[in-house]
Amino acid sequence: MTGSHTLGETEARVANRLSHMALDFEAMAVSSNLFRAASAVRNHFERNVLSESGLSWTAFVVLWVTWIWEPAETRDIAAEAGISKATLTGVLSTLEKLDLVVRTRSTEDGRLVLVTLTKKGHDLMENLFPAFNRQEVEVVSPVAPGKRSELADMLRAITEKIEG
Amino acid sequence: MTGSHTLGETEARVANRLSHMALDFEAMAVSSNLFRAASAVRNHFERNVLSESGLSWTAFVVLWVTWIWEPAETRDIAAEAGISKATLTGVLSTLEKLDLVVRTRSTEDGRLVLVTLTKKGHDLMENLFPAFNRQEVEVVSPVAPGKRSELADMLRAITEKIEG
DNA sequence: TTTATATTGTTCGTATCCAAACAATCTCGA
DNA sequence: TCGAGATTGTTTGGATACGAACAATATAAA
Repeated sequence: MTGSHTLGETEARVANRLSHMALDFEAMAVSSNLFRAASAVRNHFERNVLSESGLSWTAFVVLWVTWIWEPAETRDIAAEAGISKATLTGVLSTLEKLDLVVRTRSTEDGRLVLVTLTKKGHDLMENLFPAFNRQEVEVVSPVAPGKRSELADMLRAITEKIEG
Repeated sequence: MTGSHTLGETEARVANRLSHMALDFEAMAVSSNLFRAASAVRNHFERNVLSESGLSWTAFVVLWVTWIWEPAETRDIAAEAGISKATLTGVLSTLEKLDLVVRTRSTEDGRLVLVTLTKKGHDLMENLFPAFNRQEVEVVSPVAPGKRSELADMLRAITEKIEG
């Protein structure tokens, strides 16, 4: 159960308490479940797959994006990972401390910083990512295989609506 | 665009770079878009509806859960909001500082803490929640109305799979 | 009655997270 | 060539986020 009260109890209570308001329960259900699911997935991965390499969810995502596009510019990594550049600076500091990435100021544009994985970073991702992906499969297994693309599309549409 | 590269570019790059691995792209797409959408929704609400009352997304959720069930026990609020009790302690401190809630130690069980909204808290929610819900409607508008319940159900199934 | 075990909320340490401010760099138009 | 405006990454301050450890309280069994 995702909380102490069932969904039915919650909606009944909300309907009763807020009957003087015109509310859209479907929209409410989508956004609350979106947040709950994302939080549960993140915690699950941090507790299981990621815990032995000492990576947080976001550190892993940053490492993954850099792995795919290296050498990667920090402004692009932040955009791909969906975090601010301020946050990325801190997460890269953590990854550097773990000796997983290296930051280099661009020679072509002094404003830009390029990031690459170290050998240790590459070795880690070669082993960690398949395990990560197996957990991804596990986590989405309650969703019918035919519905997973549709789910991803709906989620992407929500993000695009917000970020234009 | 949700990142500097389109989805197609990313998948092509991943397929090329990781062709030696057996990967499930659908599972990958679901979990990455889940996290991106939740993050985008949260940031959108914090920047818009919630910014003038100085509330974070989580502070709002805690206030809302307490509003619905008050007097509410902290262990239930944490469970409903999907955050740890350690985090709830800090968020309640923030809400108390804003004079929106009051914490009381239970007289029946000395381990428990009960939370209620202040008058200021009630007044805030009467005005803020309808505006919040209107933004929820806006944010889910890219998803066809007939599909919203289905989307909420799939997300709920993922959370329940993880949290048992 | 006593002791062991469980539950609760808080504290601590550490990481993430963002907006705002800032310094450095780049670009473009006059 | 120079100055205005834009872009980049970092720093700062404050909030969230969690696991582990801890103290206080409750419960159950001997």
